Amino acid sequence: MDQTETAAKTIAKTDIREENERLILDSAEYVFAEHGFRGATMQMIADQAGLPKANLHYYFSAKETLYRRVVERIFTIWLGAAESFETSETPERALRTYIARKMEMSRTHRYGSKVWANEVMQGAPIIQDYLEVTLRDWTETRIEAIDRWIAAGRIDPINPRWLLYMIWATTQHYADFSHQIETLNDARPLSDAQWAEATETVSRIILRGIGLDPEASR
Amino acid sequence: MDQTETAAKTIAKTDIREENERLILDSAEYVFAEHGFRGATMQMIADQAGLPKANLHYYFSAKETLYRRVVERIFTIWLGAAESFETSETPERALRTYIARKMEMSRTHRYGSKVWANEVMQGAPIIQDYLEVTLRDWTETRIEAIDRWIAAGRIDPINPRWLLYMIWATTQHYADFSHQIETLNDARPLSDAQWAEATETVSRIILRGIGLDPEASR
DNA sequence: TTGAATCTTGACTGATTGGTCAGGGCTGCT
DNA sequence: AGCAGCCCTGACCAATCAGTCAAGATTCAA
Repeated sequence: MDQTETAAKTIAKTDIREENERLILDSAEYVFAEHGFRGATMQMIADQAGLPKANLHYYFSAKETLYRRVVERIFTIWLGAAESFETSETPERALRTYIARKMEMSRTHRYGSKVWANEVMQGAPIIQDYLEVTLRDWTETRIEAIDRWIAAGRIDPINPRWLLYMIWATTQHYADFSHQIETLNDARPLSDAQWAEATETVSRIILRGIGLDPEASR
Repeated sequence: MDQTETAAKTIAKTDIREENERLILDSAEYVFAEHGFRGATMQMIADQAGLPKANLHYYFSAKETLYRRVVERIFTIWLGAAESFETSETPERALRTYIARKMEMSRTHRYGSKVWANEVMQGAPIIQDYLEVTLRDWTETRIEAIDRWIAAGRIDPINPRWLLYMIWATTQHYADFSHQIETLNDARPLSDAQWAEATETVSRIILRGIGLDPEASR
């Protein structure tokens, strides 16, 4: 605790690097999302960050390095949020919480979601190993949890895989297709009330859809 | 009817153009889907089509012209398939048919779906007018139809907009994220049986989710 | 067969862009 | 003040790529 000042100084020194890297990563995430990997230029990212292009190359040796860091960061955040899917909860609460968090993430991490979608659509050239190991493990664990609910007769017997895909698809749609959604909403972003209503509707349809009572967990 | 021969001849003449344009459009759809607009090069598309690059420019003046034609073609096919959403049918049959067709399209038009997703994710720079007019009209009509079902007490009172987005998201996910789905399926494409099961599961969850009996419409 | 229209293509060009580099600046410690 | 380590950046280069062009090949009607 009394290291605070020293720590502050030390951090302040290295903070230039830390802070600039974050600034560049944020800018890159935005530009990659809006233009794709090849459509994004280092110049665009530099402009977005308010730095000269050569400075980007001081922190990130190559465009692909920068891109990889962006995608890895997104994946980490995404998995973190997914931890909420706790097997100890009731199915109602577990699913409701998971859907709500993913909807929230679609709202707050729109650009990250788009970069991820882009990467996967193009065959995951950069993060294939994450799909094969981390995502697969996560998925298998959740499938087992859902299968236990089915075995216990708590939800309808459906293949958990298609249920998970449905949740991913629906929630991420609000980030990836935000432009289309806003166009169909008189060119305006969804309001707080609309986000709440959409989240509630998605939860309700899915809960009822697998034989749960949506009212029991509101 | 007796113009057949003459017509065949006439067509055969112009068929070189017709056929090459289709070949190029197909190749372009594939390459644009796998690499995005900027990531795709005219050379890649030419190689895919088995033609020299200069020949592409004989049929399509610019890369953007070619891209626009690809996106327009996809949109047309997509709307065509969507016609099945007939207001005269029962909600069960209308939704079941619509979901089944969209799932089928995700299987047969994977690349087209990806190009569309890419275009919308990047803010629809090319086909914004289609979103504002054609897609909006289509959506409004379907929302009215669903609202009538609600008013008649045939389905639960939910906002039809979120229901439509859910159907779009879920079905298109199988095309756009096919790589992820195949990775999680031991690196193999979904089998006929898996496609059928996924389609049935999606339909069932959505139908039950809005208060319909899935068994009534199988 | 002829000739006009359509189709084909290798070679070229100008513009864009990722990445380099050398030299200059800043910060904080002694 | 002096210096060492990090940070910054304008100018440049090589590679890539969309698009052009002029000359040749093919097709088909008369």
